Amino acid sequence: MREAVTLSDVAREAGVSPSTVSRVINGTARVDASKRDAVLKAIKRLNYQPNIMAQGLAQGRSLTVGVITQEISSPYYGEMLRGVEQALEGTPYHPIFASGHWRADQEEAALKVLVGRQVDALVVMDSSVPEERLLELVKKMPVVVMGRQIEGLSCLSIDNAQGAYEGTRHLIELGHRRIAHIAGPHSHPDAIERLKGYQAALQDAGLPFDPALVVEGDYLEPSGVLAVESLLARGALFTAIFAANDQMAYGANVALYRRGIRVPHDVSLVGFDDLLSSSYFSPPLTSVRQPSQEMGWEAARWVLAMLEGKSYTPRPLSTRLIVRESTSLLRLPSSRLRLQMS
Amino acid sequence: MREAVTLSDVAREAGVSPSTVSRVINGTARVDASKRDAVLKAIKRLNYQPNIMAQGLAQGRSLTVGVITQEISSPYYGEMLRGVEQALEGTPYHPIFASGHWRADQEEAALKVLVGRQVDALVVMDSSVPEERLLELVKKMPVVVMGRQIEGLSCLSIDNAQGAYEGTRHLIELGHRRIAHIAGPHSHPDAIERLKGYQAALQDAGLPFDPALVVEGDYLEPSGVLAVESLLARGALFTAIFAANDQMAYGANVALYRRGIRVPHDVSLVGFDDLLSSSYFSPPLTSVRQPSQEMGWEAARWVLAMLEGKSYTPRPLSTRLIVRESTSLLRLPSSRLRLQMS
DNA sequence: GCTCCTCTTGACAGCGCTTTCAAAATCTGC
DNA sequence: GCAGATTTTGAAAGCGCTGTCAAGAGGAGC
Repeated sequence: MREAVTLSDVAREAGVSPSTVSRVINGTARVDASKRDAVLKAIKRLNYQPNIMAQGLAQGRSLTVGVITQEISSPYYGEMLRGVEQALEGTPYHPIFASGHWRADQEEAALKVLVGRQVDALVVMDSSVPEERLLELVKKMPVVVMGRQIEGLSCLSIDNAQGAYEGTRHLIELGHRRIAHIAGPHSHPDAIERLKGYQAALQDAGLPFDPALVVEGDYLEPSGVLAVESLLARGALFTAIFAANDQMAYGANVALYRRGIRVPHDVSLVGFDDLLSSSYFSPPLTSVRQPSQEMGWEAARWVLAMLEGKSYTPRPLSTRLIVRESTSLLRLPSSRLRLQMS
Repeated sequence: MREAVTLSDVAREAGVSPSTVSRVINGTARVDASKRDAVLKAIKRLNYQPNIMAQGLAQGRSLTVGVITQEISSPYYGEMLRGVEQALEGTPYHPIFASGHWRADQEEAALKVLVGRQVDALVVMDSSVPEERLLELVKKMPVVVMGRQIEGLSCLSIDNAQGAYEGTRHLIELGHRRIAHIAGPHSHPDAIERLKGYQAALQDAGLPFDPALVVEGDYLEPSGVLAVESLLARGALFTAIFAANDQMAYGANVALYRRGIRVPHDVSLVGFDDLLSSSYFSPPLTSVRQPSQEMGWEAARWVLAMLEGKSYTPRPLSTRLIVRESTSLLRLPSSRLRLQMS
């Protein structure tokens, strides 16, 4: 089916040796102008494209950067991958993705696939892969880890606690006293950090931390719905919700909508991540922006630098509260959800 | 950095020849049980993993399926890619993605990258790549094209016109007479089909087609905002909007929200695609469902079958109108948008 | 005109794996 | 126990490319 034209074909066509063709392609050495021209013409004429696998074998590298995400279809990873893609554009490298689906065993499998495919470097996003495994990998190739901090590894992450702190404080400043939190899975470090930030904000404002106002979700929309339903079912009183990510905030919003609870009139809602679509939400969602695309970009640049043996200092990545229309001043008294003075 | 263990290492360790090792790995021929055991043990002991690039070179295949999307970070493609990923799971093949960003030149570049990387097969999603180019590619490898129908190619697509027809008819049945349409880019076949379906529904209902109610967008949220703004700016009268995809519907929704126009109270809104997030929209979006993930799955299965020389008949893929809460019976008279009797 | 240098070029040996091909080993049947 | 058929095995030739090495072609200097 494939009758590829090879480097030798080009050599024959141009009347030179294969080595010469290789040289003009890679610019590895001077080549007489006339021969160079002949080669270039032959390449064009035959529509020659180097076989990357052969190049890779010969040079011991695949020109591929492996990227482990948790879920390729998630908008959050989508943005990061876009960043990676952009950073690699114009370089000879190309990304190759594999998903861990938030499960340690699947992450390990994904890792195996990528390593088996001879990736030259690795970007690992939000993994729950054991540290030792990563430390072992880093001996073999450049690795950048996102979403957690590990001693001895190149890590790229935002300050999740700080972001959560700001999101929560924003609600407090609007007068809210009973703020519910929809947390991420406790198995993930970033979820823990966000919970901590939420608690810290409460504490700094002299507000009590009420465990009954915290529900654990799994970062997906349906869990946001469930979280609100369970809060409501057990009669929890709250005038605001801080969700550990936008997707759960979306779910929360719809659950509130179904109960006739209006956002932000009755309940204010803050998310985390600031997905592209959050500004098109109705009401547009107030959210803690995480520069996802930029993070993907930085991670990719970083591994590229490592591949070239250069050093690289990633730009500091910080969260920023984006205030939109899903939050408003506490209205007193709310007809449905009475404010419990603390 | 990488000191890989090779097949010959295994052979030496097991006391057999490289050929034998290859045979037990690929099961290409009978091997004496005792030697097989020795080899397997050696593989385990050395933690050997075959070098895919070398395998590929030797066998003339890369075990890679190239996938051209338009935008990897888009939720729509995300779902399709998830389908592709799932279909390839458990097979030796792995997907590799490249994005065309809805631009013919970038699509061509993406195609070049994938072909250069020796993909064994290609899934091309919603491309505007010229037919001839695709017909040329199909001579070299299995290709499945999604989102358009081309004679002589394996195409997988839903009936866009039919879907659009149903979405529009739903609005008509709710009493709407002046229905605006936010179209997709006219360069893309599916966008054209959707426009046609919209027109057909109007016609069948005896409603006039008013070009002033059609605005072209680019399938992204901001263009939905712009579309509504431009409709409003030129004083167009409408009580419903049919958007050619959900993302533009999101944009339309926010633009309406800003003007104080309520969905569905003042204007009903229908999207197309039924993204995962659309059911969490507020109001939950009525949309023409396109089984994106399943489409990705079918496409991948199809190319796999072709790679194995088998024939494959993809399951019929059809759209289905999902009625949610962004559409409602026409209310007369609307305070802001008076109904123009036709 | 000859030697010595520098620059350009082609031959050739891999990269790690598969796959013929033929030799070695084993098994038949008489 | 031996010829012949049948397995099982290893040697060796690639797959398409890179990179070393040494030979060939020019130039410079005397």
